[in-house]
Order: sequence, then C-alpha cells, then structure tokens
Amino acid sequence: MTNSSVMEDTLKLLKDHKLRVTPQRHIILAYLASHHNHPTVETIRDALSKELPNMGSSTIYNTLNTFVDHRLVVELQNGDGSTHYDYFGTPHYHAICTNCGKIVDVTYPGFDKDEKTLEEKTAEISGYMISGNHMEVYGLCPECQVKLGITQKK
Amino acid sequence: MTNSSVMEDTLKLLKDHKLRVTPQRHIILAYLASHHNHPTVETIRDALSKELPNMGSSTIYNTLNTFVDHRLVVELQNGDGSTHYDYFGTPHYHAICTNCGKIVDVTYPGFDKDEKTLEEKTAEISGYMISGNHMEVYGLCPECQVKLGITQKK
DNA sequence: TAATTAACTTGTAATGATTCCAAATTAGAA
DNA sequence: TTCTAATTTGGAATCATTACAAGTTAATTA
Repeated sequence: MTNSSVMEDTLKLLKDHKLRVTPQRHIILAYLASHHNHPTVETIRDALSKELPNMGSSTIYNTLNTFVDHRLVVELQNGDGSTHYDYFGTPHYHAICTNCGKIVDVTYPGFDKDEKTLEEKTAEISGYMISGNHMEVYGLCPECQVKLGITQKK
Repeated sequence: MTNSSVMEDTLKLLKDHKLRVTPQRHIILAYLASHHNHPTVETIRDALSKELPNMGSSTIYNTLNTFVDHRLVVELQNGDGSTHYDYFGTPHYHAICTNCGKIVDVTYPGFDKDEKTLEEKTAEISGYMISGNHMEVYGLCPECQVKLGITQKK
C-alpha cells in the first residue's frame, strides 16, 4: 500500500466515523495503519516529532481514546507498565512474549468464525449482550527462546 | 466447600509451589479462592482489615505479583483504572461489562480443548513457545441492558 | 467566502496506581 | 534454639494517565 493511499483510506475512515478531521488525528491514524509495531504513546510522539513537533501527549491520549471508543484501535498491555496500541483493520489476536514483551499479530483461516462462536457461547451462558473480544496468547518469542537457550520440542 | 478446607487447600497449594507460608499469603490466597468478586488491592485490604489490620498495600501487591508469577492468580483490567485479581483454580475466561465494569467467570464443556487448539495454532503460526492465554469477551451485562433500556434480540 | 461556534489541541498541574527502599520481622532450615 | 534469607512494613518516589483552562481550528451556515 502506498503512503498516499494510507492517507486516503484513513481520511475516509475518519469521515465514515463522523470524526472531525484534524491533522493530529489523521497523522496518528495513518501511522498506526501503516506500522505494526504496537507503539506506546511515547513511541508515537517520537515517531511523529518531525511532522507534528508541537503535539502534546494529552492529544495523543485523547486521540487514541477516541479511536478505541470507535474500535479503530485496540489497547494492549505487555507488562512493561504502559499501554500499547494496535490498528484494528482486520480481525486478529496477539501473541505476547513473557520475557521481552514483544507483541505479534496472529490470525488463521477461520479465526473470524471461531471468534463468532466464542461470542455466541458467551452470550448464552452469561446473558451479556456481546460487542467484542480480545484474545491474547503468552509465551516466549523465538528470539527469547534462543537467548535463554531453550529448545522448543516439536 | 467449608472454610477450613479452603485453608487446608490453599496451604497445600502454597507448599506445592515452594512458597514460604506467611499469614498474609495464606489469608490472601484463601480469600481469593473463596470469593469470585475479582477484587482490587483496595478491596482485598478492606476485606481483610479485621484479620490483618497492619497489612500494607505493598504486601498485597508483592503477594499478588508472586501468585501471578506462579499462575495461581490472573490479572484483569475492566477499565476502571486499577487491576483486578482472580483465583485461577479451574480454566475459565471472563466476560466484562463495558458499561459498569462487572466481570463474570465463563466456561463451557470443551473450553479446555478450544483453548488448547488456539495455543497450538498460535505456536505453529508465530513460533512462540506458548505458556498460557487470556480471553476476554466484552458486552453489556444483563443489569446494564435493563438500566440502559436495551432489548437483546434472541 | 466570511462568520460562528462547538470541538479539539496544548501545556501544565493533579491524580492515583504501583513500585522502590531501608529497617524490622519472621518462616523454616540446620 | 539459632541463624539467615525471605518477607513485611510504611513511607517516599515514580510514572502513566487524566483533568483543566486557555488558545486554536474544522466545518457548518449564510
């Protein structure tokens, strides 16, 4: 995807959600849509310091909270004390390294169906009116397995 | 389950995990094992103020972190800003109300198998050596559906 | 296009959950 | 019973996040 199409797509996304289009919102959303690094507020601030040198952290927090409310973005904790954010363009879940905190997106054919099934079962059992879910799987990432000298059995 | 058997069971659990048995640890673990209220540190402090009037919050944090490391307990966020804790005696997941934060435990026949499958797929795809998972399903709890005047379609 | 205004951004202060640390205590081993 | 490393305590420190007031701006309306 070209840079310009990311800008176009995220612009449309903001408009579709009836969100006022400010440079801050547009640039932050485009950054998230084109990076899969699960950034923190600080990471975003640093990454965009050239484009938006005067943007305060409050703005980033406000903006991300708005995106989370609109389900454009999800929040993730990896144990390092701060919240990480992930653009939620297509359904997926996360694998999180218990050693270094590395987060990767995961999906597989049929994940959307499994997800649906879980939500339906949960609605039946709990009586909740379900609106979403988060799944996280924990373990050692490949790098940490090597670093710690652990051999994964096949 | 009688109160005394909870005390016996949690004592055994601490010993099995080679954790030094202090009154604080034993009483906190017994409290968690016999309550399904997903308490915060403050809730635990208040609930145990009779039994352990001099216990500081630091001790509760230390103790809970130890339990989490040993997988006796899991941490939960419901959006109210503080961490909630849940004794993890049998496999289950959580439904969390997006309106009031109410957390309920959920499981169903075959959940352990579904969970296993998810972990195996994740290992294959990501290369992570999996050690655990958390699933959360969000929605409106029955009380909030009524409170907000929402009718759930069958 | 210009005027209007509610919404947004900014910067700083406040909050509050959690961790850190040094001193006192204690569980469990010898 | 003694000994010591682990734990608890209480208060201070940290740090992520939110609150707030003032300035700015997107987008509606005429």
